[in-house]
Order: sequence, then structure tokens, then C-alpha cells
Amino acid sequence: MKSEPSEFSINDLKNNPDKTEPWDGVRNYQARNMMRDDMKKGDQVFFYHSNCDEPGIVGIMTIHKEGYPDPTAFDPNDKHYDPKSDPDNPRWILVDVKYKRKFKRTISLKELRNHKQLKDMKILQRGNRLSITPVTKKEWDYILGLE
DNA sequence: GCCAACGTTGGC
DNA sequence: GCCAACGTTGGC
Repeated sequence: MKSEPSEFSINDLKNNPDKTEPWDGVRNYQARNMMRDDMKKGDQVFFYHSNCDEPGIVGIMTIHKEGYPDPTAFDPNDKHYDPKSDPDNPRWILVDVKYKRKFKRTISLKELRNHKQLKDMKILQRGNRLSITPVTKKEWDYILGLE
């Protein structure tokens, strides 16, 4: 799961390690579908910093609560407000995440690209802009080995 | 700041 | 249903 660290970073999680965080504001259907359909309580997720000095994977979170309607879609004062999301038929879904740990170092995008074992990773594909992408077990284990 | 990539919108 | 225009993402 990607986030711009200037908006929300691994340190924001680390500073409140017991707090659950709603992963709100996602307004992309593919990403929404993954939160709605694929993420289960207890699943582990890589936290990826995007659009920053050193883009890359910075740590691990867990899914703490499975998909439910994103309240920010209903709030006219929220920057992710979507007037087309009907509270009776919510368009946007989020999950709650929780801090697990921060890596000892950032495993940068540049470094990830250097490993042929990871060349099929969704996040490394040309033009990928999805804020949430699947990781295979193989990729997961391999990346843990890089730390 | 540039710009490639790609999702969404809306006219037709 | 097509597709041009537009907006956003995000690496560089």
C-alpha cells in the first residue's frame, strides 16, 4: 500500500503503534476492490513511500479491520468528498491498518528493480499508478530477505 | 518542474 | 460504445 510520506508515513504509524488507522481517501476502483474483496483481518501489508526523496518499502502493517464504507466520501468538508457516493449504497471502501514494524532501512524502488526475482512485481510494472498492488508469497519472502 | 502513463468524464 | 480531453500519479 502506497502513501506519500508528506501525507502519511510509516513514522506516523510508529508513533502510535497501538492505534488503528483507517486507510481512507482511496478513489480508484481497482484499489477499492482489493480492500473490499481480498484483504482479511491479520493479513500483512508492505508500506510503500511514494513521491518522495527515496521511494520504496519502509515497513509492515497488518489489516486490523476488513472493508467497510469510507466515511470521508460523505463529508463535504473532506478533500476526498464524493457527492456521488450514496450512504445507502457506498461507493468507496476502506480497511483499518495497524503498525507492525518499520524496516531497519528503506528498500528502495531502485533496489527492487535490481532483483530479477522481483521483475514481475505489480508495483514495478511500467506505468503502474495503483496505490494498492498485490504481492506474491515468493516476492514477500524475498523482500524480507533483503532487509 | 517535466512528462509518460493511465483512469475518468462526457459529448456524440 | 467510442474516444478526445482532461486530471492525477509518481518517478526522475
